[in-house]
Amino acid sequence: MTNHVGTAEPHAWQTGPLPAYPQADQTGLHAWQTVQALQNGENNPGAGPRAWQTVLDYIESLLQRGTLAPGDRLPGERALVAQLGVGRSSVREALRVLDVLGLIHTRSGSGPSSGATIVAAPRGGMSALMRLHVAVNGFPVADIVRTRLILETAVAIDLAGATPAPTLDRAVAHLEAMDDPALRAAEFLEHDAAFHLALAEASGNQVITATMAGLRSSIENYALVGTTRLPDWSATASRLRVEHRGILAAITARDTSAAGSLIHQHISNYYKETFGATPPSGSPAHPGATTPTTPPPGDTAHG
Amino acid sequence: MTNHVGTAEPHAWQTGPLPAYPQADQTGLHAWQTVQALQNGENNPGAGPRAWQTVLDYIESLLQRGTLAPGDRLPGERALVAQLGVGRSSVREALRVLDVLGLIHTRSGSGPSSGATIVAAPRGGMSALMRLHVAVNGFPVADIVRTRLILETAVAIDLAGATPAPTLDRAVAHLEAMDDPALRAAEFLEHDAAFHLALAEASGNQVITATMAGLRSSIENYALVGTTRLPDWSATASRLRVEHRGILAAITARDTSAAGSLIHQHISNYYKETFGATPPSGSPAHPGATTPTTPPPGDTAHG
DNA sequence: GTCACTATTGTGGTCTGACCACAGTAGCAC
DNA sequence: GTGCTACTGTGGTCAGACCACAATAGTGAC
Repeated sequence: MTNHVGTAEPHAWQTGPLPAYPQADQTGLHAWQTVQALQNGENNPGAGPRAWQTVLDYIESLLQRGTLAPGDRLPGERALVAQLGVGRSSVREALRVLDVLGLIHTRSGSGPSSGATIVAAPRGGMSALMRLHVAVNGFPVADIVRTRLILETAVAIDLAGATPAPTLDRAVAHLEAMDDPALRAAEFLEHDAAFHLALAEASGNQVITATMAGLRSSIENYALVGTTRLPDWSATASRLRVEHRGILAAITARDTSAAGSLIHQHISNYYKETFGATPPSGSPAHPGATTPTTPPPGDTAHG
Repeated sequence: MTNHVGTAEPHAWQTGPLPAYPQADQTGLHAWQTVQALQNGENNPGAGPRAWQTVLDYIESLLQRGTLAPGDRLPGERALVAQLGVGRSSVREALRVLDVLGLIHTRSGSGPSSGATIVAAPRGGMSALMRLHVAVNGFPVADIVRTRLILETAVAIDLAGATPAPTLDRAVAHLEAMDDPALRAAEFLEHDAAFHLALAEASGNQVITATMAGLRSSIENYALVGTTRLPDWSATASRLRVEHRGILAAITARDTSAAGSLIHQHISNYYKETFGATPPSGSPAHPGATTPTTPPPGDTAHG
């Protein structure tokens, strides 16, 4: 009853199962120790691995060999204490990390749904990571915007060229929600972000989706403050609505070049208008625009 | 003596200081609660914020308003206990999260260098996040490679077009290190990864650098296993050396188109060769290659 | 037998207190 | 001055005790 870890087969990777997954690095260092060593810039001699690292290593090894998969339950905290010979507080520190990283989800109480369950929710962890690193100026906002430019342009091009044409229902829904004139700036921005995120989701790339969620979340407060600087938020909102329609229209029309150009300009212009700064380069020549398609500046893309 | 939190002015953002940084969301929910709520998909009614979230919120607010900046020391754990009215274990859970995320660095002992210090080391956290999410199949390896394709292509184009020409000393150093014929596969891959990372660093984008470090780390073990599948690792290594030289040469020659094409093919081919799978699309047409420059396939780029 | 209530059990969440190893620093003996 | 020693404050860890909570087993009334 205490052994939640089943005997499930290792999950197959997209291109087929790996015959033998390496259990540890060739160096003999566990991954978490490596991370710590890199961060500390020292060898930490004589000191054994931290107790919480032991727990983290153990759980990671279970994940890597497929013993634990999404939906499975972790052994209880007290069971881990007994298995690994560490204190419960150390176990809880490790579980807390996995929690914030979006890998587990804990529930109190009894029954089959209680305890820590493996999930795969990278967005929360990515958002926390990026938001905090923006807060300590490790991630300059300009770099965040530059990265958005690169990823979103690639996503737009990908969507426009994808076969079969991707489903964009969710993006459209947020587009229409933004049409409500009674929307406050914060609410508008929420749908705005959701629209961009929906495009990433439509591309089907989990990594880009999570990354974009993190990028957006990290500058959420900046964007909100930025609206108060604009001379005329209403006018800006109108322009954004038009640009969004244009981007969507280009994707639907399977015009990769226009899609890339439009979304690049969309982000770049908004950044410039909001912060009055020189727009970050992103990439010097936005992709697919070697022969720049004249983008429809007006409402030609409506409906 | 116990108050490590100074009265430093808020750090200026690149485009100038923000006049008034919002202290909390308009919704009244703290960021961490929002993350939790999203992950849980529930409101968690009646239950107050978790104790460790309180600590995390507090520290994040200190970071956001600039009261804490890199190099500063956090209040001691026992001081936080007294300030926030939570137990020390809860404080430690929060600090552990910040530790793994690469935001603080803790040292035992006494003196001015002891305690938890604010740092900005996103790489470790990004690596941990991505590595674990690959382990639970939340991040398919194909998506990792696709994202690498997009980011590295953009980086290469950026570097080739940057003025003044960026310094590529570190990348060159790893290039030369890879020439050692006595290198084992694992060591070669280490320099290989370092080379690609050095390019990202040269672009000056902190976000991309950290992201690429995470992407690489997340599939490190896969790459290592992959080498054992290759029919002739030595031949592959030779080809990789040539391709690396070609990429560097294109950047040095300020040929944005070739730089983008070459690095795109480089990554795509290696993925295909190693895993024998259909190479991920990345972006349908690699940027800047609308008029494809015939890349030098041989060693024309040596030196 | 069926139903409603209650006690039990097992989960995470938290706090408290106690040690330990460690690294500076102050104090003292010389 | 110099060198040793004790002290102090730091994070790291463990053990134990509660609590709230949710499912379940058990118990009783009907």
